Amino acid sequence: MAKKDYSCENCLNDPNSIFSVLSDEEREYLLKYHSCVHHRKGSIIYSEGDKPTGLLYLTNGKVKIFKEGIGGRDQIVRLAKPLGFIGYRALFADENYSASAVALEESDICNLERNVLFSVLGNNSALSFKLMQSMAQELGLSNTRTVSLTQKHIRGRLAESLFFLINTYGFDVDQQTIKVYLSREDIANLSNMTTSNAIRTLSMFASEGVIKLNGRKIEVLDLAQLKRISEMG
Amino acid sequence: MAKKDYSCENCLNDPNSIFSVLSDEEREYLLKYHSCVHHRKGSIIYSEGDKPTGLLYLTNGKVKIFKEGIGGRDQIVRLAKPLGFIGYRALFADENYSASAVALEESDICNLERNVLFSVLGNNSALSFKLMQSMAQELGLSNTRTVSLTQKHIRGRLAESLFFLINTYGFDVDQQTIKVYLSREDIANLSNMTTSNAIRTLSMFASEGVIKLNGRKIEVLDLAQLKRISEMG
DNA sequence: ATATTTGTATGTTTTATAACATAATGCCGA
DNA sequence: TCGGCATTATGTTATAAAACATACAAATAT
Repeated sequence: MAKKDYSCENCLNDPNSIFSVLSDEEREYLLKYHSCVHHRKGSIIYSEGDKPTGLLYLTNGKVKIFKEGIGGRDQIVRLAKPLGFIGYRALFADENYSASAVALEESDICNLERNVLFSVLGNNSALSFKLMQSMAQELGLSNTRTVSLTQKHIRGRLAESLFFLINTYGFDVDQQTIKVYLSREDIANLSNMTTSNAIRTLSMFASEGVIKLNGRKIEVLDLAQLKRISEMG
Repeated sequence: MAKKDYSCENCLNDPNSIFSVLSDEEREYLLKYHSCVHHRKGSIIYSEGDKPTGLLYLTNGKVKIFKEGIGGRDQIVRLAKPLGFIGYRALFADENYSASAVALEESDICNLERNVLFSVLGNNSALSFKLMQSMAQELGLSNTRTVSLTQKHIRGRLAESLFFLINTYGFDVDQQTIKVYLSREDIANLSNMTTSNAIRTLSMFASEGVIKLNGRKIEVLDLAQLKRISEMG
């Protein structure tokens, strides 16, 4: 699955990343003890129960993080995009992974070694604070999602999931094609419904003119109406 | 609702609390800028949308944190017990409160001022790390809960909620009476079901000999069976 | 080129649970 | 102590969504 390790030079240098709060020395130190792996589409990055060895940093590609539920029914809890972390929750909680991560497309992932990272965190409270902040935001999303997934009806849940995809990955240049290509099953696992119902409800949205389907490609034709469906429950 | 402010001397001194990692100076500093409030049963501590002014620390009592859902149907996202924090998520995410907090019984709550706390956090990376750790654990719980609440059937959800209460508040000296007295509505709001169904399903458990009901008092007679029900879905 | 698997699509049946209706009970203030 | 209101209780009905069944298309392997 994963190609051989390699060390990339630039992964911590992006000015938009959380690592901008590092001193040059700290960045050097982290870089020295990191390794990168390429994952192809469908490749398992880690599985529920595995022990984290470091902080994973997605530099390229898309990744789904999901928990296995009753009767093997998965629930996608998060979708990662480049310059985002993966597997940080388990690392900081000092637990084994409580979810699995799989590449949705070709992805590059850097591993920052646990002890090295922790020693930097011990000296750099700004980095700790930044991480805490993003975890707090994530927790907010998770709680909101719990309420939506349990209380909204199927159309509302699907509409909300489409917004989730838009917010995470955005649109193509045409400003209406959602920039991620998920299987109907993944869409179902994101929206807490069966694959059948995801397919059926997507078809309904299409026949209502809210979206246009073309294989896995989803074009949003009426964003305002989609919002209305999402909010109606 | 809330009685007049007062300053307590001991709230940061407990050796079991997260504040054990503070230096004496830091503790002094935090104490100087804190105030405590007494809340009586049912009193609102904060509401969804309010702006946090500091970190709230529950020294005495029990508090429910809940989000308002579709059609005013609440979902309890967390239950706090003494020496636990309240409202930290919004504070650290730099957002307004995304949930409301209400005292379930007479409670004492200390408010550590935002700026004072943040300046301590800036110097004490151990405290940042501890907070990050508890937030990571909380996020894990939240994700697990999402899957249970969406995928388990009504009996499984209720059984899991009873375990949640046991894990949070424990048993009385008799080792079987759950040490918290919630209304049927609160139990329903914890378990993602209607009040009717909470009542009905509790009755079923009682008639099966798994629990014994006496008003709001719940005695667990067969913990193993309750676990089985929770895990069966 | 053909077989096999995987994903997509849609119709039908079944079931869990919400919604509704109506009592009974307990609690609090007048 | 009484009346009123909230909580608890339980039976009935309605309905949303899962489960099931089947078909077809597309991708992949043989």
